[in-house]
Amino acid sequence: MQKNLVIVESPAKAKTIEKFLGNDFKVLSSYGHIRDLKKKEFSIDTESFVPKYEIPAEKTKLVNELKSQAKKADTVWLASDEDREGEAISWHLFEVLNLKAENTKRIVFHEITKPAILEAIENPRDIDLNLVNAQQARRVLDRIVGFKLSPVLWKKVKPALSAGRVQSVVVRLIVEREREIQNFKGEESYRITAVFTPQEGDTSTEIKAELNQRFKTKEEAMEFLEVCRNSEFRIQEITTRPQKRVPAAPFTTSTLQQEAAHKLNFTVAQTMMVAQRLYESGRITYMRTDSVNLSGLCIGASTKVITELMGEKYVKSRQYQTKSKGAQEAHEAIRPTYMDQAEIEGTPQERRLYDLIWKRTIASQMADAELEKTTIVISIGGQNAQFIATGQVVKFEGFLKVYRESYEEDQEQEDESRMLPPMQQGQILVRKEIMATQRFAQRPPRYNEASLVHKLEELGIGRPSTYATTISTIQQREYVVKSDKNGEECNYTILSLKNDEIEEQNKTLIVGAERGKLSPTDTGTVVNDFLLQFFPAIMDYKFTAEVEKKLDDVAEGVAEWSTVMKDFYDDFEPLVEKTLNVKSEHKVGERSLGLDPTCGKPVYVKIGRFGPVAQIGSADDTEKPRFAQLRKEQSIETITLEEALDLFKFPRNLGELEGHEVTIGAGRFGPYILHNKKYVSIPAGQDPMAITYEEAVNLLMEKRQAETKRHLKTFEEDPEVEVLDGRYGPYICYKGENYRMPKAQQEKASELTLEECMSIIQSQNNKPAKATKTKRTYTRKK
DNA sequence: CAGTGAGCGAGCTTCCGCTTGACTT
Repeated sequence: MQKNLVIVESPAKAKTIEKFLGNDFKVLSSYGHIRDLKKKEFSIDTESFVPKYEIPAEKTKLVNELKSQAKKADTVWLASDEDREGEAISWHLFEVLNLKAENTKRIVFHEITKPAILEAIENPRDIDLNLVNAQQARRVLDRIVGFKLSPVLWKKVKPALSAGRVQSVVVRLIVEREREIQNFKGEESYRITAVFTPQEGDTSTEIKAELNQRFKTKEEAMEFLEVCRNSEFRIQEITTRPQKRVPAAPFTTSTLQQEAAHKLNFTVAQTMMVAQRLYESGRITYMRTDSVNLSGLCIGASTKVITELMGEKYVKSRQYQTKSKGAQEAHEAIRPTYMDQAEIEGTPQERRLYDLIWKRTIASQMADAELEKTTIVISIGGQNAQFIATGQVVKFEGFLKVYRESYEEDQEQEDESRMLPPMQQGQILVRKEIMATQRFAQRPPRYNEASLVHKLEELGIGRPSTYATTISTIQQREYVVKSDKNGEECNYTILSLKNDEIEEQNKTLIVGAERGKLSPTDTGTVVNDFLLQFFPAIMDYKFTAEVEKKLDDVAEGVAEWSTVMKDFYDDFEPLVEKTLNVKSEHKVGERSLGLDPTCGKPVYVKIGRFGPVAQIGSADDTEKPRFAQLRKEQSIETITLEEALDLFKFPRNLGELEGHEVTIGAGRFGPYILHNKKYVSIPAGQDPMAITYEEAVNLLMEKRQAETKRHLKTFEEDPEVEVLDGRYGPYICYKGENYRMPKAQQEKASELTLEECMSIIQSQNNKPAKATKTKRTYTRKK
């Protein structure tokens, strides 16, 4: 007979807590929610908004175990997190496990330390049903939005699409940023920079300065340089003022994802996988949190470590305030469990992420950095404009000794360590060089994963546990693609005044090159515009924040959750009906391009069953319309009639080779050459319309060569067995199936005998079939 | 993991937020 059963959300937490509580306590985990709305059904009564719950199949075993353990226990302690979702988990457990109020206790703690847990045990309370109802309202609202809106898209745009309170707004952010970029007009200006020396001929000391104004045209810049030719440069003013910099708060999920992206080049999903492993091995606290709070234990330990490593003057204990909207602060900030461990064992990824977390936590408890910023104003003859030189000296590095927060991208970094030589007011400077550089205003940057998470947190959309999955969902639905973009060459002019000559140079620079940036697809854009037109309330960036406000009212007991639902539903549902009944001659997102000059039929582009297509002729015509898929780099927003008509010119016959036709086709992976049942992809840079017979044959021959090189060995006895060299090293191909070979045999793959090959095939055929691929949005690897 | 190359159709698809699991000998 077990005296006490404690149920928490996470198994790693259960393990830790069990150690603190001693033999009278058994600690189990619910692994998150144990019950949810039915997976495939709407599951909500639209009169009463009562939800229909079910225990998902994969949870039944666990629930049965919890049930039997609960039956055996004198007291059941529900210790899920202290937030809306956690409260609901406790309530579902109470209901499903048939617990009795008299021997069930609800406890909460924010940090996993022995004193915190013992204190929690001393102060149990009841389940807060208002908070539970707030969660049910949240769940029901999300289901209503998702399951009512998605079918509208299936009917109006394309099957299997989805919409939701979070994902649709995320796509909107990306679509709108893309439009900003498209509409951006880069205004040019001339930026003036100068290099001075204190004395003639002194080349060792340089003072770099920038003019406090820019010029719109080359003529104005030239005019200014002419003035400088004979001007006197005098130090008009020197000011020195102290500056302080304070360390950043400890990590939350969002800031960890951003910093790991900047400093370690991790994707958001990667960061979460590595953090999960660190958490499970007891190295760090919980990794899905919106709190910047640190336990007293951690602050104490940090102080000790900082004192030992760097000395007392580097210590400054601080507690941080959470700024982010809608934060629920059920956990601590993400920090090392043991601050005295500056390094850990583990994979390189684990060690690097841990290092980042350790440094950020330590820095957050360190002294401010003290800097001294010097500004020198340099006058130019009788001109109004002035040159400004700045220098910065670090007087006391403080927390910067350990950790420096990375800058928001595309923000120009100033040279922080730049020092200015000692100078005096009134001193005359000698000009060494003055340059006018043509600059173009920068277009706004596309989002990457990290900057998107930053924006979502700012808007209070999504939760720490969902940032990574949301990013993956919008890509799976093909609303958004992550891609690299090559920059464009940009020509610019530099005018330079050196000695007494003004020289003009033309230079080129690659601008706008991007890696891993998110941009919308045609589907994303069409769906966004459609939802924005018919459901502007849902698409409003403030929608989630307003919902949160109402949920808070429910949690505080000043509003009834079913009333909140009814108010929402009465506004929302008629819009769904209305939208479904809109009759239109044109499909959503369709764009007409004009008439095909050869047949006189209309040509248009739209989102088809398989994505963006061009179509000649309409469906109600007696003749069936013709379809052609748009190429990857084309968009229904920008494609021209000519480009669309070109798509119908495939397959294009180029001539014969060895008795077989050589044709150019357009497939789902891009344009290809087809010859005697062999396919060769046409490289991205080449125009499939312009490709000549000779070029096509060349590509075919190259592919043949690569093919023969790939075949390491074939056997006359059994032509179905081949040894091939693939992307992951040599492997065996037999009857269309591929078999990997053991490391030792890979070295001499081309010398394998048929018997050896067959035994490899045999040994792998005996192994059980590969696990079926799950449709998980992101999977973790061991 | 291992190199892909239709055709515009029957039935199915879908939300957000908690949390990780794992067929045998």
